[in-house]
Amino acid sequence: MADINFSTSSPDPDSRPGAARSPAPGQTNLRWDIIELLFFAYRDFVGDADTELEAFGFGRAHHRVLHFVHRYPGLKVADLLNVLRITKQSLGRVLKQLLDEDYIVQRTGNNDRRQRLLYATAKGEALVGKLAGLQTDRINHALSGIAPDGVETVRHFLRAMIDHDDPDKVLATILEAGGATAKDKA
Amino acid sequence: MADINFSTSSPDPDSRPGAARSPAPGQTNLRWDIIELLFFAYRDFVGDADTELEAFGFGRAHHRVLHFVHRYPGLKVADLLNVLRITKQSLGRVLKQLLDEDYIVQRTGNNDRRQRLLYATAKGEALVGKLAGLQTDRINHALSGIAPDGVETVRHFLRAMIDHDDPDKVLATILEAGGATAKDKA
DNA sequence: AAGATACGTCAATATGGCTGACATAAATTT
DNA sequence: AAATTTATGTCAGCCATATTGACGTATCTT
Repeated sequence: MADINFSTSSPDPDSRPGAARSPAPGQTNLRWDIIELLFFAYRDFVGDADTELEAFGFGRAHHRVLHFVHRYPGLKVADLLNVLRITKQSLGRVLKQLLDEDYIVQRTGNNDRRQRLLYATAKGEALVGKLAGLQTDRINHALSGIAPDGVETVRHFLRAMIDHDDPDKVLATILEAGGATAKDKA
Repeated sequence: MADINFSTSSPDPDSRPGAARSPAPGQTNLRWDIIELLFFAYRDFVGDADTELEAFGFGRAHHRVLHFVHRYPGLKVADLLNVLRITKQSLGRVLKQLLDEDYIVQRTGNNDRRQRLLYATAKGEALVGKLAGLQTDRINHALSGIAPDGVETVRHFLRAMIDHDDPDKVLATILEAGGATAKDKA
């Protein structure tokens, strides 16, 4: 391996490994900029909620569960597992806490009594609403100065970033169906 | 199969806490749709790399380190800590692996010999390029059908989602400076 | 009655984060 | 020259969140 001898301020291009791009086969133009922007944007986006959650003794996992239960009232445990892509065991602990502390309630399904349908309580709604408020502030800030059709472009982009081919994804299917959510339809 | 059968069991509206929205104080319109799209988009976006990384025995943390070292050759450890917002100890473990397995090399700074400047090796470049290729494919797919100025809108949105107020963020500053990266400038 | 499904739980383990404390070398300040 | 600060590394231990595998129970389906 070549030694990379150059000063801090003026790197020697010859021995700088970064000088020669090694793109994936068939790739010439990699989207470094957008890859990086996505990282930073998401980091700061979830950072808003993370900070707030600490005061409640909750983590990001709790937020995700509460969010989707709020958005899709009556969600089954199995649905939640599909959406969050975690295991039953991981979900179990988080969900138990949310149930114990009255952020979420379970109701036995009427059609299928094996099911435990999940609903956010008023307490849960308040928390998830507060968190969504923080994130909405950031989104609104980011969208200010973007025309309405530009906002639609952003939505289109984000929607197209999501896997469509995966039949497991219950919620993605709903999202694609015109952007209406279960809650919107209700 | 799994279904979002929120209406299947026809929950009792009276006992359904989700019936009443409880938006954060002062907020009327929360951006539920974009919040959710960001979650799914990012989940699938990083999923591409995560799958590939498993074959190398690496995790997401390794990818992030390798990515930024590749993008900003000669990055200091302290810079990396700021960017990734993790502690020295957490970074240490991951970085050590990448050094031991020759994905990254360290060089003592010429100006300040305390510094360990980081560079990706050819091996590291190859891996990070491969991962970026996967993510670029997804991004290109998502951007297909979006006009050039629409792509600029997406970039603008993502950039505006990032915290600007934080002076610690070495790289964010660079990103804001017209979108040129350290690597682009070199 | 038999089998599949939805859910819960136990046990063990890995990863990636954290804090606090301490060590060393090198730069900077006094 | 001595003292202090800075950049980095490391040790020890803790926590949150994820994993797989196995098993139990209630309930629906065939």
